[in-house]
Amino acid sequence: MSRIEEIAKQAGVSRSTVSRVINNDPNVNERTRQRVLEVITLNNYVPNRAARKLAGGRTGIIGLVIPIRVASLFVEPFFPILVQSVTNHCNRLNHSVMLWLGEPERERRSITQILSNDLLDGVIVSSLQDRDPIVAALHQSKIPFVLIGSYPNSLPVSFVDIDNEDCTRQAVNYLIHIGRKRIATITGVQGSLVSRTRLEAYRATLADAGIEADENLIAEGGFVEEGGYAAMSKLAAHRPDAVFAANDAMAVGAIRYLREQGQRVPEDVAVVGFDDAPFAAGYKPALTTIAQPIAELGSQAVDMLMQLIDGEPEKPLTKVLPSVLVVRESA
Amino acid sequence: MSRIEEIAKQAGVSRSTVSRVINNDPNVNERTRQRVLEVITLNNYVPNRAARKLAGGRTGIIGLVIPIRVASLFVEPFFPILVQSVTNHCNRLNHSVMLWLGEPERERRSITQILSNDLLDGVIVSSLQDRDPIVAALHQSKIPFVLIGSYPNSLPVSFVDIDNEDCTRQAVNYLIHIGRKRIATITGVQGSLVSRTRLEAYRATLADAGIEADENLIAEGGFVEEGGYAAMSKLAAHRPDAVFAANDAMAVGAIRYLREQGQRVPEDVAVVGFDDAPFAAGYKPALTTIAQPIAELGSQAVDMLMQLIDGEPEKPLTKVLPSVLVVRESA
DNA sequence: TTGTAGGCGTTATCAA
DNA sequence: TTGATAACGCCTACAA
Repeated sequence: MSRIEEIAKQAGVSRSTVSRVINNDPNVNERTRQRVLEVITLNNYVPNRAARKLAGGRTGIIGLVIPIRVASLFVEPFFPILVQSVTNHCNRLNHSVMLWLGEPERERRSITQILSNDLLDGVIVSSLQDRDPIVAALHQSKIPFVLIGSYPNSLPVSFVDIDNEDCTRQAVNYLIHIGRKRIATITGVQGSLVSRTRLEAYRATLADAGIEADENLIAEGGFVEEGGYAAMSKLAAHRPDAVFAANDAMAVGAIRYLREQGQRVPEDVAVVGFDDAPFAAGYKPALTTIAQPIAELGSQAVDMLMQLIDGEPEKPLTKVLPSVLVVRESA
Repeated sequence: MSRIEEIAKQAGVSRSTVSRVINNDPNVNERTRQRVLEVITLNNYVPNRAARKLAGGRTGIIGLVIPIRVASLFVEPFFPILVQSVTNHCNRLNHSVMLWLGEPERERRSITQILSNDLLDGVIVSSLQDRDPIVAALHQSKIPFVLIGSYPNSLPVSFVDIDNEDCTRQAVNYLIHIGRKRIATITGVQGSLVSRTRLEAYRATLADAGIEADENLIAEGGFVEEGGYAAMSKLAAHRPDAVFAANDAMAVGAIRYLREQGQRVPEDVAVVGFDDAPFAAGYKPALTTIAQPIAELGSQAVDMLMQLIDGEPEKPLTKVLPSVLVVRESA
């Protein structure tokens, strides 16, 4: 509403002092501080973020970028939880969140421009494709940022991630453990590290167990329900007795196909998903799934970003959440 | 990356000219413009939004505020579609969208502060509660804003809305038309205009049809599935043969309850919802529902906001979308 | 502990 | 058609 000078005048001090009070500078007489504070609340004064940023300060705003199709954003339960977690954690730290949703293709450039445009103190980016230009742009700009999910590049970037390999191993080992021999997998989208990681872990786990790989038992589902359905229809010809789907949406699609074909789940074909998504709850106990600590991913990302913002560590930070995750067996 | 002065220097002109080019000022020699443009793209220059805003210009960013519980945001299909529509339309107009999600209680204040904080050219707000402080704050600040959904206050605000009354009348008349006599309703949340409007239209329609009102046939469901279930359990005692639920989530909850009680839908109890939500598709043909032109709501809101932004009409703009909506009968 | 003054990157006003 | 120059609101040395 009003400018800093008005506050200064009313409090009988200079701009600088008001600024110091606002920014919690310790070098202010306690009395003066109280007086200024009063005037501030009295006038309902809020410093102008644009000016503050321009003058080298912080806006107290961080960006959360989720560059995926908006439609899927609201379908995959991963994102709502993440958004919620990041938002809450930021608020707790007196920061605000700007959420950027972008259609993959079109928006990439403009988002990038804005991000590097000094309005934000920092940025959290989730769900990247390989070699996403956003990362390059962010890296080039001076804005602190952290990725959720690691990035398949040599660029030194900060990130938090879950232990995808370990999680996948748990899933596949579970299937092996219950005696399945022909374990298929439905993968996510091409060009995403998370998909590759899970696929490779699937292969490795089978290999470790001395089970021979069969490329016919691998199909891509693109992380969506229909994809899971379609993938299952292809896999079916090769008679798997188990399927590891890289997320619950595809697992549900696979189950739908299997049931339509008169197969029993899990008796004939056991299905393990990934996410422990609420929308898949109705498919239990047929569906077994892996839970991720999504909320913790979010808060960890925020913490890491804050570190980057106030101290600029020359080395990027990374953190892989230990997999406290377990295969949740059906009740 | 670089500052406007560098561009100016490289192009052999002054800051002012560069600024004019950036802002499409017609008073620039065509040759000069080309030259400047070249240098700009060459340097990958993007004007600093904070500075621009500070100097009285525009950031090209508009805020989309949806002050509801994040969880419900992703459950109700209304919001994803709205977000998508607003985003797309803004992009088409070379603007960017910042999405603000806020927990109802806690966030109200801080959001308000930031909104009136000069970073945004304008704001679109959806899903307000009655007497939401956001509206007052927005109104007090000088920032242009438009509401999606009308506001139950005497404050002169701009808004776009669907014709809730007409939609509701269609729904209830449909139930009357198919011969139902004891038509119940499940309402949304207290303190929201949309809930009241639909409830009143329900009453009015019954009255117009000469059907006596029965307060026992009215129950609140809070716009959520569980609420619809609970509401239906209360209504059941009063033997309705039809239910108009103020949204599909509650309609689905109601159907779930009815089925658990061994009732047939729609034979024993006909159910009409509101939204034509994808997630409710599985309940058709039992469920009949009303479709809203949500996407159009979004683009209309954007258009209206743009009008407010460049010309400041002294009178607020309002627009009620004609109800092209129809009760979609089950296939 | 407080005040002064310069500058952050743009736009807008006014001359030229 | 173009170029100085003063804001815009704040932060941060530097001085006092």
